[in-house]
Order: sequence, then structure tokens, then C-alpha cells
Amino acid sequence: MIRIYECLCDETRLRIIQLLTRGPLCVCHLQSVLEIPQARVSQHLSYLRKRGMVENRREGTWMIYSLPKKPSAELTRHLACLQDCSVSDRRFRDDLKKLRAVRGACEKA
Amino acid sequence: MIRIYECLCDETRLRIIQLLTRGPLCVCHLQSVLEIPQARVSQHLSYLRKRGMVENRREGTWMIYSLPKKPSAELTRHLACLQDCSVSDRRFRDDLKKLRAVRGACEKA
DNA sequence: TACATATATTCGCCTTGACGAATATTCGTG
DNA sequence: CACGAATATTCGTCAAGGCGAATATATGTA
Repeated sequence: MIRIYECLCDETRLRIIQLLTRGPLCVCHLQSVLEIPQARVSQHLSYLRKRGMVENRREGTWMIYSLPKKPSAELTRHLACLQDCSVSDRRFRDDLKKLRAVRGACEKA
Repeated sequence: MIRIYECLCDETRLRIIQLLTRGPLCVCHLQSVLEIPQARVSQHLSYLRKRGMVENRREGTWMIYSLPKKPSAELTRHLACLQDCSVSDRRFRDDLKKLRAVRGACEKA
């Protein structure tokens, strides 16, 4: 359980997790939305992976990250809690808006 | 929200919060249950207070700590989540059992 | 193979926080 | 005021973690 809270106690990681709630994402999409250096995104993803908070699979040159396919009951519960609390959060809403834009640009290409 | 997770991402603090869920406690009761040095209990309580996770009032020579009287919606939500997840936790159950013992000994005196 | 794109890792610096030990403070009582 | 009980703070040390910069790795393509 502590590992879960460790993952959630940093703002960047919270934003990443929040974004992954909407579905799998590659690193470059995360980077576009968060607007932080690529290395830092990877560092945080590595941190999350080490704690079982995210899973990844390679797809060509992209690395796709997602929340666990089979999350523990605890994790499910906590993600639901996070979801409830973040709907009213300005930052998260902005990220999700940007995510839609990034995805839109992606489909055109 | 991050402040909440910061409070929860340490085992000792998790145990303290879990105990306070059952009602206000003085430092020496916490110390008895947790079986850690008094200074460490105070240090963690100070950490929690700084983040608004606990409140305290003096009662004679005792300092009584409790969860906030008027918790935010977020905090309420997270405490409920923690509660749900901790019922199945061995450590927490043991702490609560010890708490009852400590309180029993207290009433006799 | 050479190169570009996407991603990961390493390094050095700095801050935070956990801990034990020691010390300080606060309050009640004599 | 002196003293003891309860609690808080300070200090030194150490490890974890966040960050930027640089570098390394992997994949697809010409």
C-alpha cells in the first residue's frame, strides 16, 4: 500500500497516472502533454514501473505505457479515489484537454 | 492532494493515521502502540500537523492528537479509501488490538 | 551499414526526510 | 521555585529521490 502512495506523492507522477487513466499512452504523448523533458518522463515511468503502478509494451519504436491490466483491489480502490478527487482539479482538466488535442493531431498524421 | 499522499507514504505515519481513525489519542498512547521512541512519534506528528493531516489540543500535560474536525472532501474520501484497504492488513489489525489493550489499562488507572 | 526517431540510463548536484541521541519546553504538584 | 512526567525540538548522519545534462540503446528505413 505504501508503494501506491509513493507513486502518488509527486505531482508529475500524479499527472502521468491521471493521463493513463484514459488509456495507454506512449512516452512522446506524455511528454507533449506534460511539457517536460523526455528524460524526466522516462525517469518517472521507470519509478512507477518499479513499483508495479504501470506496465509497458513496445510497439515499433514507441513504448506504450498503461495502468496494470490486472490491478489489485487496493490499486483499483485508490485509482477510483484519485479519479473522484481530480475531476475538480484545474491542472488535471487542462492536461486532459491537451491530451485530446495531442491525440487529434496524431490521428491526422 | 499531494500533501495528503506525502502523509500517507510512510509506514509509521500510516499507522498513526490509522489509529487516529478510531478517535483522538495522546502521544504516549501512540508510543505504546507503535513501540517506537517518543521523539520519533512527535517528529511524525509534527510532520502531519504541518500538512494539516492532524490537529492537536493540550489537556493538562497530555497533547491530544486527532484527525481534522472539519476535513476537506478530498481528505474524507482518502481516509475512507485507506480505511477500506487497511481492514485486511495484518499490521493495522495488530495495532488496533494493542490500542484496545492500552486503553483498557488506562481506564483501570 | 548509416542514420533518424523514440526511449532509457547514468552522473552530479541538491533537497527532503528518517533516524537516534541529546536537549529543551511545558505543565502539574509539592 | 524545584522536580517529574509528557512532549517537542535540534543536531548530525545517511539514503532516497528530483532534476538537468549528457550519453546510451533500440527500432525502422534507406
